[in-house]
Amino acid sequence: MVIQFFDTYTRTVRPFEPLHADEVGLYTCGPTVYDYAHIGNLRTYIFEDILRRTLAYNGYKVRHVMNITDVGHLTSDADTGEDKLEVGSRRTGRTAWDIAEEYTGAFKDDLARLNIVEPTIWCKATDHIAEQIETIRAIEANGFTYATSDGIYFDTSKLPDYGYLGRLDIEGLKAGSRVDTGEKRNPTDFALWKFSPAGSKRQMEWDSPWGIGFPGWHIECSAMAAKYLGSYFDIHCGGEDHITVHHPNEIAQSQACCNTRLANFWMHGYFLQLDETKMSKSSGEFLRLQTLIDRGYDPLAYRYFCLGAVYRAKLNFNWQSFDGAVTALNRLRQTAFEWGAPGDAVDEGYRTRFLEMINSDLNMPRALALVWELVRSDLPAPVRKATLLDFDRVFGLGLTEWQPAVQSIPDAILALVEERQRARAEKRWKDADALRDQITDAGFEIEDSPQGARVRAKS
RNA sequence: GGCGACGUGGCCAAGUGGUAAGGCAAAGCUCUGCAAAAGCUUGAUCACCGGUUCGAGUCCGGUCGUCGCCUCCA
Repeated sequence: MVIQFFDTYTRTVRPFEPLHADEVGLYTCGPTVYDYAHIGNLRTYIFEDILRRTLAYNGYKVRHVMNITDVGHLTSDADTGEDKLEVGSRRTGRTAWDIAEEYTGAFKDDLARLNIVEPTIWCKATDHIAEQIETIRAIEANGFTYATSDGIYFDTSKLPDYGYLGRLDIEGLKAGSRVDTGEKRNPTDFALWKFSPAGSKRQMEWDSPWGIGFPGWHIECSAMAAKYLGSYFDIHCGGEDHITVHHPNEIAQSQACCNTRLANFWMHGYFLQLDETKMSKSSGEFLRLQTLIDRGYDPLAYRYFCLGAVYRAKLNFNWQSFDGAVTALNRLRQTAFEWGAPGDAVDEGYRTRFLEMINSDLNMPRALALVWELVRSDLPAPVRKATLLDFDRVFGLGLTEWQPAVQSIPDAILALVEERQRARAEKRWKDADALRDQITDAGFEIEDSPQGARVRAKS
């Protein structure tokens, strides 16, 4: 079946065809590890995971590369700010290397808790300094660089179609620029290599043909993507914020050194908004996945929440709608659990419709609606179960593993339950209701059924 | 100031020009000693105005509003 993805480069939905028959090359921009990820960041990684799982569901092998930016990402893209890792180091009194390691670990934990499949290859910027230097040399040899007092820069005016991905209005940028461009020749020029400040030693710095310093932020992606996937591969992903700066710069670098636009498809995840405002690390509420967990939420509820919207539109987060996702996921889990063991065969009709939906640019809301239709269908439970578990290869909600939590109910509560059962048997309704109130006040829920009373801790 | 996106029932959110998916919440009903849980049922003409069309949420123009990028950002 044809897979259609929206490609930011052409701004069209177009059929996806792998460049190589055997394997799809996928590069996803990873985190800068100077702080924890917030749930807005994680939305993008969930989108990329759905993309990867969709490719796999269609039978493709995927070679997935994700970078860890542990050096070079400045606090300002004007190339005048500080390295984020160095700032974090000063803030905490620990080394930049320690900080990078800690936040890398925290990031990987978050991915695991969201059931995000690990990349085939992780790559750290600091492990690939030589490759980055080589890439810069190639760009330099082709005449796209110039030096200033603080570094080696890419001259974007040498590329007639610089910024095409972002549909940048170069003249408009010049006119409306609010940033001092310093020694840069054009506002869109960017650093390939930055010199260590004279007289001070950075924690992270390397020798290079141009002097001691560190690589610019954009070069790592071009260099590492080319190393692991080749200079032209299938799909490159990132957040929507990369459409206008980071990705055009990656493309420029690849054009300058390899004469390719790096990737056949460019796909971008859109922001999570908090009460109609962007969630950011510098201002506003900073919700981490751990924050949700601390409030008693299952991290996979956040994954379900994200599946409720298409990746290519902003998604508004508030507690009312998030609680809705929590309830929906729990109902789905409980229902599926009660279906019992899956049968051998999935329902082909549902499977075909499912495939159509995920292959239409990852329309997960539609796919989820199909799940609820399946839940209400009159197919035999084993077929429904097998079909749902098959879909979950893409949803990644862990429905195969899920089972109701085994809860230990305190003996005191069990005694109250028993007493209530006696009262009910003797039709002492007032006593029974009083006992139920006692149990409820203690934080437990009671459900009467033909098989007897069930107790569980209130969620 | 420059550029761009969006505005669908209480909340979140799909939607290929042909008479509005789904989830949550709410209400009613069934079940229940009463509840809970579960099941069933019930709501929207798509910000506003004008235009194109046999027909527009879906295309064009305008108004209002919100948001994003141009500062760090997924």
